[in-house]
Amino acid sequence: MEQTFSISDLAREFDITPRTIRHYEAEGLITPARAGQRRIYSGRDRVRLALVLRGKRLGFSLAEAKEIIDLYSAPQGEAFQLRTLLEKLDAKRALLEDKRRDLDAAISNMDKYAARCRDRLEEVETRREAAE
Amino acid sequence: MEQTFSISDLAREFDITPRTIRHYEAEGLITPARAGQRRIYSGRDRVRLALVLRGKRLGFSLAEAKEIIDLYSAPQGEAFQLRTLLEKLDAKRALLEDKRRDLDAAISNMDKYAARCRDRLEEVETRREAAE
DNA sequence: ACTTACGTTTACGTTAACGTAAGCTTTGGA
DNA sequence: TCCAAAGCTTACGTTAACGTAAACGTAAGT
Repeated sequence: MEQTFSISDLAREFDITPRTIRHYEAEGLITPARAGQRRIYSGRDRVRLALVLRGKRLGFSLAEAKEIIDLYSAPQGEAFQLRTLLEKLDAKRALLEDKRRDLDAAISNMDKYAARCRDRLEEVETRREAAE
Repeated sequence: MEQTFSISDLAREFDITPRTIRHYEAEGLITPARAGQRRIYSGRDRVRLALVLRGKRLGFSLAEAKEIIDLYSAPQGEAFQLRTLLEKLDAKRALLEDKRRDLDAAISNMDKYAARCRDRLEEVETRREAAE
């Protein structure tokens, strides 16, 4: 048997509220099994949740995150399906690379600025020592 | 003289509305000069706007973006100021690196999946050819 | 002088992503 | 058996980030 999780199990693990998880379900991002009324989350549900949260951290809306994540559960029967899936993956990959360009620029930008600050600091320090 | 821009100049360039730019000003992200009532944007204002938009693309809120961007216009007079500035820069840099980890994971994840899809496709193709 | 385009402020509207509360059921312990 | 903890649905509230509209000023071209 595979491991299952309650809604509060996942809420605790990912530091979110049960309400948030239910909201993701209402938006079609996760579809847990049910035992009567209760939601039962599988390992795959848990993975999807993790993907949603990562998508959010990267600035995607829930709708965008869904578009991406759904590709991972797309049918792969025929060659045609596989081809269109690969095309969609390529498009999403391009979006991610755009973000990486932005991110790398932001980081190297900040690094250069920090380097200038360190230079200035050293300069100020040396002046202070010279004045003693 | 340095070049200046009207609000619609910048709106056109960055493909946003004047309303959005005014909103950023209301939130303290940009503070253009005025010619009477009219807003006059300097090159530095334009850079700040670009930084705001990049921050948004990376999933930061306007408040978070402001925190980061404001570091670039922080005073650098005394050694103490420079030290605390460098500490703050380091903290923000850590946030950016977290995002990069997420992003790299997302991309390599997708790449591996796409590779598996290509394998399956090739397999399906070969089967089809064999059936002819 | 007149219109057209752009600018301004003020203020209410909208959407996404949940928060919060009410009212009810279910379930694992003491 | 009883009760607290957890879960459920339904529904209204909230916040961020703008959109939209009204009502007005101004500057440039005809």
